[in-house]
Amino acid sequence: MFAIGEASRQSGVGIETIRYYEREGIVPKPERASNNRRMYSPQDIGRLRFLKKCRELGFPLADARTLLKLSEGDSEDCQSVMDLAEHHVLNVRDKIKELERLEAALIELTANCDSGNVSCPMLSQLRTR
Amino acid sequence: MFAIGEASRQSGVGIETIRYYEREGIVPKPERASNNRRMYSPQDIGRLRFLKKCRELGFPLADARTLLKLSEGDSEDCQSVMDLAEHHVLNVRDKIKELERLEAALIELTANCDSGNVSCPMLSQLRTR
DNA sequence: CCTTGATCCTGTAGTGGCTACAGAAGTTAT
DNA sequence: ATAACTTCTGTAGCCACTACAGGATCAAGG
Repeated sequence: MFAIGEASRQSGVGIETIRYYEREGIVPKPERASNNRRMYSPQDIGRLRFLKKCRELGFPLADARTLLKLSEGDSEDCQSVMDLAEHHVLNVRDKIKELERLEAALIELTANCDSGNVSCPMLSQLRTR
Repeated sequence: MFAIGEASRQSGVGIETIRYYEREGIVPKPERASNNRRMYSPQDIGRLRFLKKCRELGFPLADARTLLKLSEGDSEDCQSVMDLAEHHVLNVRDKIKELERLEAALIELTANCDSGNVSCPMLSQLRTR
């Protein structure tokens, strides 16, 4: 059993974040030692690591929570996992498209800018109605 | 002079957002009519439209504010505008890269998933230490 | 004139997902 | 014994809005 600092080190999840996950009911409340300190089992730390990976993959915390539950359920509902993941991939692709659109727009806006200009073409463009 | 609803319609900036920009000092406080209602000049509405465009380009609000000030300053500091824009483009590119990395990772994770599986390959992978 | 509905006002709280304190108490190392 | 570390609870801040609540005011129709 490990104190929260050690659990944080082993899982890569910050101390404050671990307590936050507990408050939010994302992970079960850990045991407490006689001095009131949280004590984490290897399984608890496994959960934190799982959540960390989900978050690194960009899943919303609510999804990460769902995936954790699916992972601990009796039957692994592969279909539900895939649905979540595919929905998330679609979101990611949408974001990529949006950012590429932004990138192109920004490049076009700054295309005619150079330091010698009296009036800035980008500002002019932003002012047009 | 226009009431806030009309200013919102003309600028595309939501009513609550307009009041928020005022609270935050992003835009100057508008005149008030005798009944205490905010009254917006065409110039005020122009500012809101300017901010809207900046936000649509993904600039943080603080940058949008800076751009607005640059736009209203005596000399248009094209260099400062470019610096802001280029910094922002770099951020956008970083985000794109990160999202592409996520997309690839998600696809790989779900590659071996299909509905007939007893245990889910993606969950197994997320559980590995 | 009266009602209905739209608009506006202020102030506050919620979103997501942490992160950063403050102030107290306990633990560990020298 | 003292210093330095860790943990505890509780609260507030981040970004950029968004969504109320509860009240005042206004415009249009009957």
